[in-house]
Amino acid sequence: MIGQRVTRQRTAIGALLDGLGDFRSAQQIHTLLAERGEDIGLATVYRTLGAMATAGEVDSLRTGTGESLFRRCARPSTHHHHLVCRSCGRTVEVQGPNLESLVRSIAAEHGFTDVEHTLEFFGTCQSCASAR
Amino acid sequence: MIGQRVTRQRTAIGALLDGLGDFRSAQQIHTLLAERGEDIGLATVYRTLGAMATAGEVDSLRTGTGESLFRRCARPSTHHHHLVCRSCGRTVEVQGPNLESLVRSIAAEHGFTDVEHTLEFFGTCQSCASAR
DNA sequence: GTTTGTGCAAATATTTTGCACTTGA
DNA sequence: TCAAGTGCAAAATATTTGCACAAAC
Repeated sequence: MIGQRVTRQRTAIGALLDGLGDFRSAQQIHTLLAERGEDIGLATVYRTLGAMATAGEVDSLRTGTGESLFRRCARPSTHHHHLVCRSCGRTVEVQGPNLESLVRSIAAEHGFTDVEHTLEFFGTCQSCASAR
Repeated sequence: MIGQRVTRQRTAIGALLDGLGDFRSAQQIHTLLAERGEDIGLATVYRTLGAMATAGEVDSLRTGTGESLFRRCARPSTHHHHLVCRSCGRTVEVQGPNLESLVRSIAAEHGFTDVEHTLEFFGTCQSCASAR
């Protein structure tokens, strides 16, 4: 769990995330909470999501426009990437040992240290493809 | 070329980019131009870089913090990724056949089609690491 | 002279932060 | 009690846009 105190706000954010499968922005989450009657400051939503992401409790990714999206992740605190369906938003968590080692060797090859990487996939999932 | 008119501003931005090998933000480019005595509005820098990126004249990528970086691209229209030094901006173009095939197989494995991917690396290069 | 480009300042959009107040343990 | 958490409003960041003016062709 994030922080040490159980508050109404954190409980509500956690519960909302549990009911959502897909990625949502902090702003959307704030709005959804308001619709449920949970009056929580936007700053608190940002702070909580940020802390959860740091703790590996939620996945976060950035859209092409620089907005952060969050969702409850299936495998907490494991480094992984996402394959997101462009049309329905369905998300598959991708995690390859080959991938990570390849990525690490590419960095090492060029003498870089403290290397972080961002990798996201956007495509069309099977059901959306056949629906066409 | 971008647009139809050759202006002092566009010429200066193009010339600056030719002299830079690495990724720079619009803000940095604006500052560098000012240092060269080129007084160009920040909005113009953004407009010009945006148009150049759309036209494929420059590469652009986003940092983890949502900032856009630009540079004159070495190999226009070749698929590749970037390993960028966080502190000096030095950039290595990364292009691995292993990488691409691995990426393709991951997508196929989950039944996704039309898959695009974004992959960028940010780290500290050798000279910046030793300078510390 | 007409159309495109530019500068400036204001607007957007997203996220972060300072600080006084509230609350959980 | 009292440190941790919250709300609000302001600040910070990065980028875009409206509009009058300037410049290219």
